[in-house]
Amino acid sequence: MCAKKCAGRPSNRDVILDAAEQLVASEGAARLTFDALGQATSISKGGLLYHFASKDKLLEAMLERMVARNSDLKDAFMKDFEDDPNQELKSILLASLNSDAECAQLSSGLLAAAANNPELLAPMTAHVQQTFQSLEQFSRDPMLAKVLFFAVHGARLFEQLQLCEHCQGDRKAFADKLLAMIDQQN
Amino acid sequence: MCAKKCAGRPSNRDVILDAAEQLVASEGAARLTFDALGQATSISKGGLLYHFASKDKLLEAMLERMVARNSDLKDAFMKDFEDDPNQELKSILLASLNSDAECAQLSSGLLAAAANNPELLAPMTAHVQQTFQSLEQFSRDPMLAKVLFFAVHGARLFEQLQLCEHCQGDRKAFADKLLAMIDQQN
DNA sequence: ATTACTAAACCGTCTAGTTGGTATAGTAAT
DNA sequence: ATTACTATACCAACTAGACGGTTTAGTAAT
Repeated sequence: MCAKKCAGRPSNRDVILDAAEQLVASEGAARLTFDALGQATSISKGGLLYHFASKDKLLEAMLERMVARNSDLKDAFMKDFEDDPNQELKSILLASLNSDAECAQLSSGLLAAAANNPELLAPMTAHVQQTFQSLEQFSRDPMLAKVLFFAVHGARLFEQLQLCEHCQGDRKAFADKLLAMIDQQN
Repeated sequence: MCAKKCAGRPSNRDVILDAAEQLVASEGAARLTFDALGQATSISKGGLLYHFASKDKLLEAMLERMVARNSDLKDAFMKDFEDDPNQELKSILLASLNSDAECAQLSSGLLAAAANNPELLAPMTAHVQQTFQSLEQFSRDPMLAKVLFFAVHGARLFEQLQLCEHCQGDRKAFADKLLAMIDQQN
């Protein structure tokens, strides 16, 4: 609950979550175990379970952080497109496409949760539905918005599953194409 | 290996694969076990292992059937768009979007393989790359084709993960929008 | 005889979760 | 300044059950 304020040593919570994401990306969601996670972080199983009382809690935390990061990124893009009539749509799309190379494993949490306990996705579903309503409201062509939304997430998931390496190089071009399609709508 | 040709009783191979897909969809890839599969199909573990010598073989078969079904569907659509200049693109997209309500769990195999053993996705990656080359070759605007390709697969995966229920109702409208966008390119 | 199984026991390994204990650092009264 | 206490952040060892897979023995249709 407290990363900096409290007494004692600094928390490894985020270190653990990072390692969990990487593990899912490289080995598959089924091999995300406390043992493997312990090896990856050099933290004992007991230590891990101190931070996340159960595996479901860990998955929950992964999803939560993923949504939070996405939300923050969207807000950042909102400022970039301040005077654009398609500010909302563009921000949502670019946030999800997430041009930042640094956090590549955006969908690890999603896939891990889906694999281990699909019920954990409920809050995620709510978040998606909210985004859809937002698209419906702020877009001149909601159906186009939906297509582009799915395109971004399709690309992200395909990358995560390593079904294509369109990654770095084409990413910029892909993003530009999306923005152009938004601006070209008449 | 033989569903109809061989002697003896008809094989339960496809029954097992169907059940496996449904299990993944409803319970998550991590809960696809021989025990659970045996319960779902009323086939003993011995029986299951008679058909699929290992779990990897089972996952392999799931992927294989998925690709084959997709391929067949694409061929069917190719006939529907015989004189269309965008025959290839349209067929690929509609095949993957897969309007058939009957086989809803198209991506179960994908998610199960990704969760349990990502290395099994290698042939799938090859298939995707081949599709990309095909898109590059037969499309006037390859980047648009890519966007629409990812849109279709994004929608499919979101549906599979139950992140949205855009399913039946909007599916037709979604498909129509895709086709319109293809035809509108200048 | 071959194909397609069933039923049940069994094995080694893996896994989530428990227990009980330790170390570090800050708080606060004396 | 020392003592006592609290909270955080762990670790090592263990347990019960699940899982993949094997084996054995038998059945029943073609």
